Amino acid sequence: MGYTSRPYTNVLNRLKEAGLRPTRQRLALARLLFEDGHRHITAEQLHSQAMTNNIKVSLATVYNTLHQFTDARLLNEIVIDSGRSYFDTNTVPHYHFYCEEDGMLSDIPAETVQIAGIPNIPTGTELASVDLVFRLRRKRAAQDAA
Amino acid sequence: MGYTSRPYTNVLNRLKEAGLRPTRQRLALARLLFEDGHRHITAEQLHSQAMTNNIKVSLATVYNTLHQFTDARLLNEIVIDSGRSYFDTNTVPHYHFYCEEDGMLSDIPAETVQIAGIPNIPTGTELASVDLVFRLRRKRAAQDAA
DNA sequence: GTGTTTGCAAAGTGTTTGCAATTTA
DNA sequence: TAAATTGCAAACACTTTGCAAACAC
Repeated sequence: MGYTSRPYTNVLNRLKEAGLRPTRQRLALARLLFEDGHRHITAEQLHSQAMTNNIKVSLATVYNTLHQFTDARLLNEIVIDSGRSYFDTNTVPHYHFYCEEDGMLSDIPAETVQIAGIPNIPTGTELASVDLVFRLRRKRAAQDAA
Repeated sequence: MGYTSRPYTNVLNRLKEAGLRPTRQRLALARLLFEDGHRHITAEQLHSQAMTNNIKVSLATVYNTLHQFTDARLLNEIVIDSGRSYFDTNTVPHYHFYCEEDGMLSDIPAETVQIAGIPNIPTGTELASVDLVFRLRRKRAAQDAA
């Protein structure tokens, strides 16, 4: 906490610029997503956060909205887990730490890591993105005996 | 047809060494998986390949077998796509090219790529794996006008 | 024989879709 | 008012599970 939120009108403008009508649901979801620092969130999580905040919105609309925002480049979808989609409010290229055991997912700025020796891209294709995930596991205690 | 298979006994021994009873289904699936070079495959794909080869095995058993093989380190599960699990017969650390449009998935040997500047691993955790995927898209024609 | 494995069908999870009602511009 | 958006419930795709029958040792 303690960071400055962008004013409401920015969220409204972001929607307008993306060509999305600023409906009550989209505005409310956008505020949850963008006015609180960078976030990694699933549809279910965003939906229950909306419920908690007394925002009436259906899960289907949350899914639709997340995809519309992704298409409009307001969000990035990250593949971390088969069976669940995560959306990242950080749309600048960067990498991740992920600990499956506790669901922890955190950003690593792209400039922190250098990737060298990328092989030639197959003919007829171009690079869409570089996904780099450091998968973590909880360290066992020293006197491990399992 | 027509490829050189490793002798049947190798597959049988791999199962035995993994502590898995060499049942008809497990042997047949292991032969499909391991006797034909490195493969990336989903449960559905392996199941239909089994059907094609007149191997009677249920989809549930294919799922169970893939997970048992993964637990036994005979396979590696790779996260490439939310909503579908891929299994890789290459269990040595390595990276991937992936083109979503055509489902193309290919290996990049670990020694080809150098990753430098890995940040400190969060306290209490250790690195389980490094997942690096170069996501590709089909290149648009030169006279692109979209 | 005894414990393991299988197959089926049912249940579960996360996600998408069809469509009438509502809202926006 | 016309077009876009929403919500619901049903449909979906993929995966897991419960349990009786079949199998391996």
